[in-house]
Amino acid sequence: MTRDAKLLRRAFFNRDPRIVARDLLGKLIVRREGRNQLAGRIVEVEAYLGAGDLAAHAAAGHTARNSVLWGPPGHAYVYFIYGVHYCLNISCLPAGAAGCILIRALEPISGIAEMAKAREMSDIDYASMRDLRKLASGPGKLCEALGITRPRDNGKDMLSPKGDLQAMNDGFHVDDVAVTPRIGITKSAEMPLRYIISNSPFVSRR
DNA sequence: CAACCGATCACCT
DNA sequence: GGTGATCGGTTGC
Repeated sequence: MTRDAKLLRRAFFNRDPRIVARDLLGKLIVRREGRNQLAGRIVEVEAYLGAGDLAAHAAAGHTARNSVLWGPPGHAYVYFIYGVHYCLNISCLPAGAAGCILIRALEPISGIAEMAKAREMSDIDYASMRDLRKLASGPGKLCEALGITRPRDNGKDMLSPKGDLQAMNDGFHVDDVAVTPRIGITKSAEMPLRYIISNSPFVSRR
């Protein structure tokens, strides 16, 4: 299913987070677990603009927690939220600038049984859109589905050929994109920086 | 060392 | 579409 996919290039992430966010729709997040390959197509993201964006973790300045954001582009920034969930971001912009993209929802593509197990969903109906939607239609859910945690994955280069967490392009074309305000934030909440594939049933909400 | 609080989720109506 | 549960990391004393 994802055998023809290619790793995204460094230059892809070395751009304004708003441009990267839009271009990331339709790309793949791939997790390799031994002989298993789990993959999901990105259907929803949010752009975080760096130190000047009050909703961004980077607004706190350079700290131990958010250190990855100031590093080179294309790296995983994974943080823990609400004492329960992890969220996956990919760093943008050159080293020294702290933009990132929050991956908010995936359409499950391969490794669906493994994802269901990781989400502790038993007797999943593979023909049920309702069940498939539950796998990765939110930032916390997709991390659980792909086994993404801060101790394991924070700081990983997602563009490394041997990596176990990668951002890839399989040539899928996205035509209809909708832009809305970001979800769950209080500061700078009005800016339209959430990007979704308009007709995807796998987004967190419409 | 204690208090605070959040880039969410699941379940309810 | 509203709301309560939840708890480790971060921050400030």
